[in-house]
Amino acid sequence: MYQKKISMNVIRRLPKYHSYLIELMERGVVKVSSRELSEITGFTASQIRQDLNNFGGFGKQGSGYEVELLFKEISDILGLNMSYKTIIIGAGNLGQAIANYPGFKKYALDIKALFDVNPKLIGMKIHSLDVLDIDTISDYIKDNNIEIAIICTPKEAVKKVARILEKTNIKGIWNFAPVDFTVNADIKVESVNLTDSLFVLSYMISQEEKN
Amino acid sequence: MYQKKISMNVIRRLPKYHSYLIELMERGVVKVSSRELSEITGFTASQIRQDLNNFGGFGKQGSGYEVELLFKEISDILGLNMSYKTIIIGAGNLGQAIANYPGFKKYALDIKALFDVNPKLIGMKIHSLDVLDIDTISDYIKDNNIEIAIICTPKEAVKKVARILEKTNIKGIWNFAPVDFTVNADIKVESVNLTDSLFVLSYMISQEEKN
DNA sequence: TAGATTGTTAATCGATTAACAATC
DNA sequence: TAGATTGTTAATCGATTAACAATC
Repeated sequence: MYQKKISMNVIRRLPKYHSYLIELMERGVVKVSSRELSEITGFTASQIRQDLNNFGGFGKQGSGYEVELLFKEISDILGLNMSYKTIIIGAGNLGQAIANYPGFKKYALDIKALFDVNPKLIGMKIHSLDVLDIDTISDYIKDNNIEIAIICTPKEAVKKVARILEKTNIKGIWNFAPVDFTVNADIKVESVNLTDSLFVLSYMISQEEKN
Repeated sequence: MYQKKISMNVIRRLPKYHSYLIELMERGVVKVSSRELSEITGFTASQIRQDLNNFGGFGKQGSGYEVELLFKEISDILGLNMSYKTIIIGAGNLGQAIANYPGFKKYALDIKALFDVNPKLIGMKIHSLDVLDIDTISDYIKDNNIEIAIICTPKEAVKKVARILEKTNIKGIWNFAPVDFTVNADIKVESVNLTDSLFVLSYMISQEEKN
């Protein structure tokens, strides 16, 4: 079946709906209209209806959307019912922070181990997770059917890591290093570039000061 | 003077230009055309010229852009010549990782202290930075002319923190907690929502699997 | 000067918003 | 049934791309 191409703008709003629907459920709200969702999310009611109708008609004319149903549908669309076997590459401060981040376990991520080049870190445990030698990573991925790799290395190491990951059957890379890279198209890459984000904040502040 | 409103899409591409220009400088490249920049960045040459001309005519017809000059202009636009006195709120794993993150010192961020509620953390040092009691934060911000606050607390604490920050003269908030909030408009907010980002990766992977 | 490439206007494309028929 | 709100088509708006005159 032909699936209409859905834009990244739409996809990036889905987690927002997910989050606000949790809030509504916690408040015991059972039904919600696109107009009410608009007030909560800041998106227009029209946009919300358009977004949701990319995936199906989840509402009922006259009464709106059933909160719990809509939440489940969006969770499904986002694949949050799945669990992906995951490794973290780079066991420094950031890698450790991601390993311990609350909530990831609940959604999608099943973190199995960390990898590093530093002999001082290799062999350590980070909250019950082993830090393993980066040189063993290819075999580890194959033997343990790892599906997601999280890159928390310095940027100098990224190209080498990308080269290694490309040869595995990994499905996705979550990249925290402030550098772009390419891998073959069937590996999905999502980057969180802290430096870029900081620069945008810096821009906004310095603009404000010019007034 | 009236400054034409520049869209966030343009702003979020500026750090990419910044980063690729560093790469060119490291390779000793002196001049670059929009066509060459297009090959490197993946943006179209037309878009690159449009983007840059929002801020001024930095190129020369016939020969292109002088790499070092363009780099300096973009650094200026992003406010990277400034240094902002900064605190980190929340001294857990993520707060500590941000405090130690390489490269922030070089650009814009002058981190002065961390704050936490946890008595076990208060009084500690994180890489020569004091962890202070969250209850002293308003006075600290005022006394030290703090300009940026980085939120690394659990999401439950965010609304309270936002309420406090709103009453200060802070200029910007860099928010790492996975929750949205509003403050008055002259405080700029940039959020890095790790959960949202993970969900997008999860979406992309689960879509791929449906083929 | 001829060739190249910018700066900028015009055309196209895509995303958002508005409108309204369908229907609960 | 009357009122409300969705699902969806049409209109608008904004962003990207194309085209080309200006100019180095």
